[in-house]
Amino acid sequence: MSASTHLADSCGPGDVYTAMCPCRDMLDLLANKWSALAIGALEDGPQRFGELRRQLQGISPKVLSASLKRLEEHDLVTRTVYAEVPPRVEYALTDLGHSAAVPLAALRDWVEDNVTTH
Amino acid sequence: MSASTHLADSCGPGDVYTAMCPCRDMLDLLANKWSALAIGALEDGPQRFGELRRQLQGISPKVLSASLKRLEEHDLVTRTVYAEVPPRVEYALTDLGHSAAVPLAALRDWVEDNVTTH
DNA sequence: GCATCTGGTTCCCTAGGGGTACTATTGCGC
DNA sequence: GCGCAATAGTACCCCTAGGGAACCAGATGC
Repeated sequence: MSASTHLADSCGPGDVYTAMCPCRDMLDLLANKWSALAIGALEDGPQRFGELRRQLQGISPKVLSASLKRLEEHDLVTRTVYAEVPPRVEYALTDLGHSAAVPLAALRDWVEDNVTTH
Repeated sequence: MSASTHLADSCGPGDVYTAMCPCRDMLDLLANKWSALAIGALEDGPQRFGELRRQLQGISPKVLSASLKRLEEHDLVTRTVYAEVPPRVEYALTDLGHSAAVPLAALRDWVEDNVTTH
């Protein structure tokens, strides 16, 4: 159990339009191409690093690694290392991540519906 | 079916997970902190540059200008210049912008609900 | 003549994105 | 025993996007 729930006393009722509100950080994290894609890819279940890399076409390993690390720091995904050879690392959504996946899926769906067949 | 064969062949019916699909650009545009905030600010009606700048706390005029320009290029907002003094420029959502505002509002709401900790 | 109000642009600097090469580990084929 | 393949990254580089501050134009009020 990680106890990380004492951060937002500074801005009161959570307003993304307030610069210093910590929810700005969360918006900046989620309102991001790779985050939106990675969280969507993990909706179907845990995925390994290489699987994510193949699924998120065009992402470089460095950027994928950094993105996952940031998502992990915000308790949206978990990283599980299995002591095997070759190494196996699984990334999975937390409950928070699963709930964030809902609006992100809506956003991806909107994009796919409104860009096709121009 | 008709004329978009070479485009549709590469990514099918719009798939954000395909690197070369044009919807990647749209996702990159919308999955962005300032775009999400700007479109949300325009949901209530047209806004002037200065009004947006005050509402989107912390944005610099340069970045706001660039963001609005990019939204305009993708037909999400319109820019109307009134020949007055002092100058008045109004930004408003297009129909496409209004429909994109729905999933973005869901995302902002999720962030505000899940970071507040109150 | 000078400040004011508005909607930007220009310059500069930094942080992060992005690409490529490279590493560690160890089982497997040869 | 030797080297290669597979996995999950990291180290190093370049380059753009983001952010801050200063500045500009054009009319109007003082």
